[in-house]
Amino acid sequence: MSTRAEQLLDWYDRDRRDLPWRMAPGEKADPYKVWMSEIMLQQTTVVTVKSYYKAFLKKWPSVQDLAGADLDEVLHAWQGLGYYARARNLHKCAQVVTRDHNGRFPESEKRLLELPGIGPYTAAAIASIAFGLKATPVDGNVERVVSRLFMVEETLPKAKKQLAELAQTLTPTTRAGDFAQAMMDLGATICTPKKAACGICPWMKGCVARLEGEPTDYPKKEAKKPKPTRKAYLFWIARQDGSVLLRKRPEKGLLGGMMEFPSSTWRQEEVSQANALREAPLDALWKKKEGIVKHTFTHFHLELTVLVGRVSRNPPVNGIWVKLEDLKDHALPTLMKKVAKHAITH
DNA sequence: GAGACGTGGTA
DNA sequence: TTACCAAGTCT
Repeated sequence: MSTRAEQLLDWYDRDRRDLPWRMAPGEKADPYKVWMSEIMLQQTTVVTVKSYYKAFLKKWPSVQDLAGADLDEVLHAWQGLGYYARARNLHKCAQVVTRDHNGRFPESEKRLLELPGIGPYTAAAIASIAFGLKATPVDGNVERVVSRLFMVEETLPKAKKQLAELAQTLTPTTRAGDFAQAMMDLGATICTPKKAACGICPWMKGCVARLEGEPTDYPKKEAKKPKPTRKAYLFWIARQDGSVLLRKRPEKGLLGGMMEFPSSTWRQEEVSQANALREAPLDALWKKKEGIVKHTFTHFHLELTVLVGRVSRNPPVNGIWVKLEDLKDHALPTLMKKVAKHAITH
């Protein structure tokens, strides 16, 4: 009779997924690569991360290379991945590791936790995957697998502590890194949120939710609050030479450090065009663009009405003028790409 | 501790 | 179309 850990590791060795950041069996892990992949994978799917991971490793092969880059360059490479604080912290962390740790990531969960952008999950992931230490990273996958395996009735997020403790009891002394990745792979491919593939699960026999309940009913969660909708007018300002006005957002907060087209304040209340125009960066003859741009963030919906303004010369204004074909050279979040597409479509 | 913080895929 | 969901962290 093998332990649960052994059953899962057998499955992992047999069905191991080939991922860009995953080393071959026996191959020594590169902490820089493990760290890079774990930061990118926070709240983000494997499919989305793959191309970004390869691009970052090619552009910045070592932590020193990344530390020497400009933040704008890093944000530009990160554009589209979302949660831009991750990119800002990635850059900061590379500089701390380079300057304060001689270019090497500290080899303990506790000290990894002190680095920017590294929380409990990522510290445990790097400790176990990169350094072979016994640690138990607990992400959404692990919470789901464990909640079903033990049929935990407590709701998330209250159940977090209990689920983490249960996950720890499963973690083997050896191959903790492989075990962690196996748990996450199990959650990503078999023990999925909807329509779990229990028939091919290596843990089907001991799963309490499968024996006594409905696995996909777990983990139990608190009801979510509805998202409010915010609205604003966006100013698409085109100069005679065909360039448009772009400006940088504040370094912190939503889309921090990314570029944007100017807009009125995003408000939950209804805004008139006349009031919005008082926030325009300059005076122009405005023409409302047909239709609206919709975008949803984590905590609110956004609806933008685009006002096209044409200016002739080079008015004094805060921001930079960028030709349409050069927009790709700037760190534009997906929302602003949507806006650009909408604005230039007839 | 609860809310801020992106985006794309899926049902 | 809307809502949910994904390898979380920071304040």
